[in-house]
Amino acid sequence: MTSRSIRGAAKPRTQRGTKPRGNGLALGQLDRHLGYFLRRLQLWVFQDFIETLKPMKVRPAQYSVLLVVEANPGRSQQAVGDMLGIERARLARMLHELERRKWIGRHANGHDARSHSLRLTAEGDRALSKIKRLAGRHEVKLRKHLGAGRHKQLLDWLRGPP
Amino acid sequence: MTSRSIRGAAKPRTQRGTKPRGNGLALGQLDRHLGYFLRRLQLWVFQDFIETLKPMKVRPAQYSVLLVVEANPGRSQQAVGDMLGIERARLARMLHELERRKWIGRHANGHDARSHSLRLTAEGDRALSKIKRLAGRHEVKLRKHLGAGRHKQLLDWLRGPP
DNA sequence: TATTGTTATACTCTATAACTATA
DNA sequence: TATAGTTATAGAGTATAACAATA
Repeated sequence: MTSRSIRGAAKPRTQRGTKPRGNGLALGQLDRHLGYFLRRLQLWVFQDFIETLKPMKVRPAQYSVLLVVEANPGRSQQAVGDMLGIERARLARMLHELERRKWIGRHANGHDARSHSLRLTAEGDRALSKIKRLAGRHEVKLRKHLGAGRHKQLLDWLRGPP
Repeated sequence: MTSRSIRGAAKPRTQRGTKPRGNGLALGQLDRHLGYFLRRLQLWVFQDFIETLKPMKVRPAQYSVLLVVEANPGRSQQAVGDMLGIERARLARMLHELERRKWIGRHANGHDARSHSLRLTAEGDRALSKIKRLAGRHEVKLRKHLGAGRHKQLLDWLRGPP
């Protein structure tokens, strides 16, 4: 069964169907806010990601940086931060940690002495292979959690153009 | 934040002819992770919520507590926290703040002297009316951001089981 | 013993400001 | 003046542990 089976007509939803945990409590008008459900799902994703990636001790933001540096070698911290919506102050400290683990190297940029060229190290490349396998396992769990059809549709909708 | 930074750059693009700013970077395998797009949209939602609700200085978690207490008057902190997935330690401090603002009252529970019965005060009820109007404005912006069809579909899908 | 609410600590993430060294 | 990177601080959110009062 790929989709929900028992959801019937649109009824006034107090707590029907949506019963996270608090035995019998109503959501109230929270039921009308997409942001609430988005947040709950997003928390599930982060918790599962962190748990699944625990063997490599990698958090979601670090993973996103590793993938973007891999896909765009030699770019500056500013560029990577802009891409991912990470403040440059925050990224500086994150990179400090990734450099300490010898996964990422900061190199001089010939054209602008202010900026750093970011690259994965050989060790970082090997680590990222393992990390990707674990992240793939997480994605499988998420697909299972949502149902394959929903997972694909959500990915298309959130990724694609309006 | 622009809509482009949320859903933009879905396809790996080379940075031909672009300035060395963030806009030409490839997502790499991030493109396959629903969690990434979920996170970006969720951040947009929180930022817009906080901005829109600024006149009342209410944050998303506080809003969710106010709505659940309104919909379930007299319930305990434990019940409300379980419902929303908020740690009881965190909720205790949040309620301290909401009590300080005279929006929520903690009353004795006749059956169990350990637990508190939570209720909106009259003042909290009036404040919540204003807050709901602002939150509605936020939801309209979100609907516009996503497109009405997508907003509705996402709400149905995320709200339902699991 | 277990549960409710409380305080305290630690860590992550976000948002600033201020600083340096370059441009 | 402006930009790239760094350091520092403050606040929210999360995850714990320990505690008092009560069950």
